[in-house]
Amino acid sequence: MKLDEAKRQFIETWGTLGSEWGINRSMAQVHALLLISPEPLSTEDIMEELNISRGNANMNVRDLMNWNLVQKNLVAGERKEFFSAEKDIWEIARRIAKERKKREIEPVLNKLKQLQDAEVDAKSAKGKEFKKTVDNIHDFVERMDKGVDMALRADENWFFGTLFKLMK
Amino acid sequence: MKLDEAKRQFIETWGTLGSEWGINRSMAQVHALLLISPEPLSTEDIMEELNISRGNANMNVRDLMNWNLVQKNLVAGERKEFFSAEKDIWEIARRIAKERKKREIEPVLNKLKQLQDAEVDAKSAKGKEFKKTVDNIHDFVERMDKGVDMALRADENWFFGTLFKLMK
DNA sequence: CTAAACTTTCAGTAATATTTGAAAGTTGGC
DNA sequence: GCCAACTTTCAAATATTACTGAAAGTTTAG
Repeated sequence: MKLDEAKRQFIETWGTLGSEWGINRSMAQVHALLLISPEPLSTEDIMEELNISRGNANMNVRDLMNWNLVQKNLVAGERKEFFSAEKDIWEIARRIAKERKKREIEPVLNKLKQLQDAEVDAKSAKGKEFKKTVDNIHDFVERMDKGVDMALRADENWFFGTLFKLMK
Repeated sequence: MKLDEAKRQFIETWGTLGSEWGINRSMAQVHALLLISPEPLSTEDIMEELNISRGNANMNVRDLMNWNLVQKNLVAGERKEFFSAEKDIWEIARRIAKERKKREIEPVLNKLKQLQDAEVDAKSAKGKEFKKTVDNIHDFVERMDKGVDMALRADENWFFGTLFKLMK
């Protein structure tokens, strides 16, 4: 297989995976492209490789930087900006987990806490079931949240590192 | 807070979370509604509570059954079908993990394996970086896949149960 | 067998999300 | 200060996804 064809397939695969997980396709594709590029790429390069517009390329690179997955590299003697991706997949996973926790899990956790505390009349069967469900889900989400915290704390990496190796 | 208002907020929260994770909003909302309902609901009930059309309700209930999160309940003396959701949140998580693994992770894993095996010319810097990236990601995704397998195997639940309790 | 009660399908419509491209904004060198 | 090189923004266009409602299909009781 030609490298170009393999690249195309990789970018496509990563894009599909992204969109199945709520990340927009182009963003995942830009990410994929930067992942396999040995040196930083300019907006221009990205536009060409993925056949997307300047605006789109710019926006997605920007988003990736907000996710802390991509950084700006200034190349000596060049006026334009170049971008490169974090390459360590474990680090990538940690950063994504961190962001999604903050953006998505924490708000849900707060909402659930609120619903738990809201004195809802729990005499009826409906009230009881509601309370029980919210309690259980709250408990579960809280544990997941704590679990992610644990996984993110550097000093506990030995633990997850070991667990991770177990999975081979 | 009134129960109805709390319900509304819960359904909305669950719907938002769903859409952030690639599950469509209505499906997550139907699921939320069934989760907090002490007894099975008919299509009619779902339509009313969520203000959605018959077709939509039917389709989403159907999808939830494909995900193995909802089941049909036949009520004696009633002609119509009633639906109820699995209530154990740990079980819900397991079923979702199982499905997503099958539908989303496995195809990616296969594709990565394919790209790894495809003899791509790895002499250039580009070829080397490509190979390295694909190898790393393949390894990572494979471990995650194995990890999910482990978590799903009943006889290893004691392990994850313990881990889970640690997260309190 | 028939009709009512119910479920499923699906073409058309509506809502949402993404992308474009050109104009506006910014920056750095001279 | 001014211009060229570059980046950012955003309204409009396009593409994607979800929803509706009515018609077609199915089931069951009588």
